[in-house]
Amino acid sequence: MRAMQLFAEPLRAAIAAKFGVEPDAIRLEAPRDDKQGDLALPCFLLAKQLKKAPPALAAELASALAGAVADVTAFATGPYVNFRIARPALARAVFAEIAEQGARYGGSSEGSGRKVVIDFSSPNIAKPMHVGHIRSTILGASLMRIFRHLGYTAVGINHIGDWGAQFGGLVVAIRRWRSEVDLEHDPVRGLLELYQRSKAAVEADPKFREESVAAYRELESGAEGEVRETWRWVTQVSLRGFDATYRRLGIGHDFVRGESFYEQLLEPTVARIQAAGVTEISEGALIVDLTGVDKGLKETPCLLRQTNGTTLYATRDLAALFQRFEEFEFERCLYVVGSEQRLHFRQLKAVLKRMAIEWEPRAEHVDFGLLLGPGRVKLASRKGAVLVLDDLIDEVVEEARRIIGEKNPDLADAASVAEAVGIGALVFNDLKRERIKDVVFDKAEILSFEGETGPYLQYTHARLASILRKAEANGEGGAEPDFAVLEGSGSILMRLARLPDVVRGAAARCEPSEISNYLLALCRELNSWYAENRVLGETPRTTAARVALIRASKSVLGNGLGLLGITPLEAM
RNA sequence: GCGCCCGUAGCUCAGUUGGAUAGAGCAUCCGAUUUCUAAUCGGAUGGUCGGUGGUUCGAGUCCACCCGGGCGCGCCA
Repeated sequence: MRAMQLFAEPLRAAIAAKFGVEPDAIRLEAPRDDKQGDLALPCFLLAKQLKKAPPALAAELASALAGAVADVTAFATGPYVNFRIARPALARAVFAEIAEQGARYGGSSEGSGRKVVIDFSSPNIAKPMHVGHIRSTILGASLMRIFRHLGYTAVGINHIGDWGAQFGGLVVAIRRWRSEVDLEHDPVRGLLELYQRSKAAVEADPKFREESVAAYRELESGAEGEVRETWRWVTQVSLRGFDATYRRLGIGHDFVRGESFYEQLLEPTVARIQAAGVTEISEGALIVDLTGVDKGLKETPCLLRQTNGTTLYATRDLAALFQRFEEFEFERCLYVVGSEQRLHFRQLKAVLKRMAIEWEPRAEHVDFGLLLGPGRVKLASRKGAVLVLDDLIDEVVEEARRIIGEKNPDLADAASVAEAVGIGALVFNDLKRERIKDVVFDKAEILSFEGETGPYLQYTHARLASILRKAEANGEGGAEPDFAVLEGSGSILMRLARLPDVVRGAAARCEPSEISNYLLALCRELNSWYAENRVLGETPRTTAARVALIRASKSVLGNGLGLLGITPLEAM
């Protein structure tokens, strides 16, 4: 039983009994200002039904409910009945639940036996990951953790861009110029250079173009030989590079399936859609007309096959979607992809609707805003200087190292702490706002470790850890706690009790920022509390109560950080 | 032109199914460290919630229209 429900359930039952309605019809909300109470019942609707003035009804209810539920007091404030849970009882219930569930607190088993497929990160081979990949990667990884915390089987898929005509050009570039670049020490950077040269050569040199078309044709044919071998090598070194970055971020996928994986499924997919009778030929291309599905899609049919017979992006994604449903029978299939691809995913879903596929609502586009460069211009990845993700990580970690040297030069294990702090700053920067918001890439903001940042959360955690260490060393905190001293700590207790609801909401809306904002609020409250309340060296019963609060808070904060992909630190 | 998204303090953002005086961080100014980590805390300054109507006992939140910004719109992915 959740700690809060221990009080809220009987309260709702008592209110419902007064009116002879179902307890589910009674909605208790959290007052905006926690000084007003822990739970509130607005009386507007009931007052209307009973033809009474809301404040009068509130007053009447407050006195009627006095003593109805143990440890809960009721009082009327204007048109509201506010309820306040006695701090000792609240503390006991909340601490017990957190201690009992430990690392599982905030989660549940509601997802047991249910499967969520999450498609995220999805870089292209032959190029290093750059800052443009960071949002999908970090959001997707956090969603994986959130769903797993709720007991779901989360299947992470990395849909690598490893197929397309451009790889014909790359193979030819490698064939011609491999001795001119360094493919030994840093093959991915070498490949990037060749990739860019091949792009230019395809434009400028007809002979090069001819050769690359031939190479791509050979690749598509599936024939073994130099072309396929080269492509395989490119894939391999690229994945090795990605893996190193993922490891640093503590991220992993269950399946790495490039676009090439679905090559064999394209023709059967087209056949399946045709068999459903929803295709037609328009201007020489095979399309699915979507006018009837959605007025907004009338000018934009889904193209399955070009005039020249080859398939397209949408065809590949449909093939992948069908394959995933057959393999996983997912309850939800999430595509963590930028919002500029909204139309694409609307089209995919519209095709499913036209085919009368009942599981169509299970496919969801988890979209996020653009990553913009300085001046709010779109950060172009094609041209010229892209900021390589590993370089950015290095830079942030280096800044963390510098600050540690300044603030805590004696810190043991400074290197690994710097790594965790730097990555924490980077990760939180991407998870702190609603995902649909555009993000202006601002290095100064990422390098700032003050205010609403990952390091702020980690710092709070480290201070809590430090208190617990000292309590342990002093042998303090073991007395019978006097929870009456937590009288002024109600907002923290209520906050701690709320984590399970926050995690569930974050999963329902695929919005890790809800956890971020929860943790920021918790840390603000904890830091304020810390400035006013001393834990160690008080009377044994006071210290015991405060140690219990610190222990529960550290546990909750640690769990929350873990869900975001930020390392909770014991010291920093 | 059509479709979708966004618009809350100088800047970056919170604001759960409509509810009680609209909240943070950054920046600016003032203040706090002989005591549990000052990557912190307290205070001050800062708002016609883009605009106009509408629904409602009640609208930042819902509806309509308008304004501003962005993304997308058949043979790329």
